[in-house]
Amino acid sequence: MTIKLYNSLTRKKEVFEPIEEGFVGIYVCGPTVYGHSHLGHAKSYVSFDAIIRYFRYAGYRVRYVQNITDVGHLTDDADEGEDKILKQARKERVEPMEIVEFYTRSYFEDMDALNVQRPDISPHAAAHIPEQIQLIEELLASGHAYEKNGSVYFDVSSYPNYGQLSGRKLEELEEGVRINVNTDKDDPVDFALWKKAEPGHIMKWRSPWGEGYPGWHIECSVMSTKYLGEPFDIHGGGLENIFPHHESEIAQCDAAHHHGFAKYWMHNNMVTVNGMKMGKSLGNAISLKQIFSGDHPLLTQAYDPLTVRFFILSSHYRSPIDFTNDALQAAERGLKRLHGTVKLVRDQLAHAAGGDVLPAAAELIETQTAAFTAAMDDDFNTPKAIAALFDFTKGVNTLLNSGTPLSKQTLAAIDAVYRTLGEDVLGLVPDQLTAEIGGDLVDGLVNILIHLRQQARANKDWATADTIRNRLTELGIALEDRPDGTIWKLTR
RNA sequence: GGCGACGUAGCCAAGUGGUAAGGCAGGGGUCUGCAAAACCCUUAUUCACCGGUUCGAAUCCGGUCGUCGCCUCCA
Repeated sequence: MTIKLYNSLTRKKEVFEPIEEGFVGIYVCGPTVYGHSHLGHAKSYVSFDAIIRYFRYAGYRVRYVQNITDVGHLTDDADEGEDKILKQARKERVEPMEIVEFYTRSYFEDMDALNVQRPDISPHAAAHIPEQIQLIEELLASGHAYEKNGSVYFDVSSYPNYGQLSGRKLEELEEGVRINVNTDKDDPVDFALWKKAEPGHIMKWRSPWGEGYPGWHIECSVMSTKYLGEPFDIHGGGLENIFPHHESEIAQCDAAHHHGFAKYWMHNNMVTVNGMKMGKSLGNAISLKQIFSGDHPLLTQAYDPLTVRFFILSSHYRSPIDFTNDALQAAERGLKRLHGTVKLVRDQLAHAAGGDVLPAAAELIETQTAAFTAAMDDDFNTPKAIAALFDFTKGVNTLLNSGTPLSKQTLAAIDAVYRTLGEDVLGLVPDQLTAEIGGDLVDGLVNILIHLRQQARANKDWATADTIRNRLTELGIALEDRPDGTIWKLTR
């Protein structure tokens, strides 16, 4: 199969050709861990998770590197900017590394809930200071950087390709730059590689230029190439980081080594909430913990992490996505229908009789698997892939309702589709579809009630039968009378 | 101001030259003691608007209006 992807660098959809046969090296800009993750993080990391899962499904060996930014990311590009970690540490009155640890754990907790597979390597910027210093030294030696008063800056004018990714021209940048009080820079468009630590700045390291700390862009240049080589296959991240962050990452590596940097650049689009840009200052930023608990003024209810994941994947990664309660509730119902069918298949699988795979089922599997992979091959079109999964599900339901029980082999073949496409690729169909509460005990108790209700129904005692069903419904247990017997499922 | 993306049914969302996927919601039906679930049928002569190219355009080109993003911290 041939995978095509949209390369931000060339602004075209291109056939993916790995640098090394059968291997994909991908780096995605990770979070700066100074606060709980929000919907924007979810959009980005769920999108790339599906992309990486699909590469693996397609047979590639993938190395996925995603950094943890724990130093150097300033609240402001100008020199008066504060380090985000440091600022939060002061606010919470703890050590900066406690902030890093706490929010890193929070981040992975949220990503785990969203069924996002962990990166293969999660390098911390602060753990790669020597490598960053080394690259800065190389840039100084090759004339692409200069030192001023203990800080080192990248000389943008020395790298004519600056602007290749963002499509910006240096002259335009000059005009756009605001009045900058920093007089250390030769040119306002130059950016910091290393910053001198002012008195009282506690996150600092020794360097050839005195005590200081690295600039924000340098960490990604260093950590991506350290673990993936130079050049490497794919660099991903959010659209808003194209400039200056990604542009500068390229400049730093390419200026120093002339090997190029990432072959393909992939950028996910942004999140809005009720049609408006989501931002902390706008008061509409929703954290993942809030959306999972429903504890936010803009939310009318809590949403299951898988609902959030499904919602994100139901639009394309390069499209913006607008979070509204209506849209999330529609997603919730849709996913529920998908899960309902999978559960039915698995329930029947448990006590089905043997037999060949039904030809109609085999054909359905083949058709929809082909539609699914064609969609994913085309720049990871998850909405279209999900549509194939729903077409498949409709067909499965028809088979389940046909009146003749499906063989174990048929059901297993159907379930395999849900396990591979539904779970391995999209991460939407977990092994356990409903929370196990009480286990055998609850199962036994509910079955007693189902049995009593069956007796009442046999006696046409509808009042008793309906009372049992209604009271179970109140408890969150739904009964469904199917031709082959009554089944129950949890509704919450 | 510069750069870029987008505008498809009540809502969400695919489709980028060949006559509108899928999901949610709505309507009708089948099944059921009644439900629920599921299935079947149905819901845009039309893709913001105006021109143009073409045998043919939601899809290409030009313009208008609108929304959003980046240019400054943000995934």
